[in-house]
Amino acid sequence: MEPSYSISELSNEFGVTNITIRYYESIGILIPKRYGQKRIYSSSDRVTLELILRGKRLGFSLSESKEIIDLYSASQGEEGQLKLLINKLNDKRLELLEKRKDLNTALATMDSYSAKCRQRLKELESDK
Amino acid sequence: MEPSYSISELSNEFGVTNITIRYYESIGILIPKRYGQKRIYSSSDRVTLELILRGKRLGFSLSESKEIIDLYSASQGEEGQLKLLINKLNDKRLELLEKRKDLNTALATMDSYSAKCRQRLKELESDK
DNA sequence: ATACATGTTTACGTTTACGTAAACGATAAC
DNA sequence: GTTATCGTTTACGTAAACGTAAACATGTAT
Repeated sequence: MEPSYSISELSNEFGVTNITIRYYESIGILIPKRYGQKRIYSSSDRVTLELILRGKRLGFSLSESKEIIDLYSASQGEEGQLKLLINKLNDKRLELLEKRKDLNTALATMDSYSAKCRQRLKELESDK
Repeated sequence: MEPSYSISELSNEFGVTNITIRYYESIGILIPKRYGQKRIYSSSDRVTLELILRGKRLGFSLSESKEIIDLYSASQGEEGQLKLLINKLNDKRLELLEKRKDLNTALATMDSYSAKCRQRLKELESDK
């Protein structure tokens, strides 16, 4: 039996609001089943939400995340489609590597600045 | 002699519009000197712009970047301030490390998915 | 049976991060 | 000397990503 989740279970678990989750549905990126009028989320929906939120943290827009998610869910193509898919995935991979470069630069900047601060603090201490 | 830049020199170099740069001024994050009414950007202003744009690529809002930039430009404090600063920098550093984790997760997901696609492609080839 | 928690839709509002358009100033080129 | 070129301010517009409020449905608890 596949587990399923209500909207509030998901919103609580991931620290977002129900409104946010419904918004994702309204833009066609996270579309759950229904039981009557209530939304029922599968574990695959849960993974999708994880991808969306991770994407946000990494500075991807919702439409960019949608693009990637659509790629993931389009695995069962024939040869031509598969090749295209692999290429697109590779592009996205390169984007991520660029981001990691940026991130490492930012970390290095921060570390060196922080070191400068600690140095200055030491000087102040020894001046006492 | 310190180099200086016009607004268009910077916007061209970094691939943004003059409007964007003026907007950063309007929110108090990138404030150049003036020659008459024209904006003159120093190399320190240039660095600030770099920080802002890198921050954007990493998913920081302008106000978050402003926070960090304000930290950087507040190095000349006395002991208490310095300690506070070092702590804040450390917080930001942890945020960046979290992001790097996210990034590595995303990369791993992508790689394994891409491998699955290549595998499937191979199977199709050999079925011919 | 009714209160309450949880869900729904619909319409409108809000913040962030800019873009557009108009009207104008200053300097350089012909 | 006027015509580009580059800049300026001011007011208004816009897309993305939600939030707010109202009015209503539905299942559970007492």
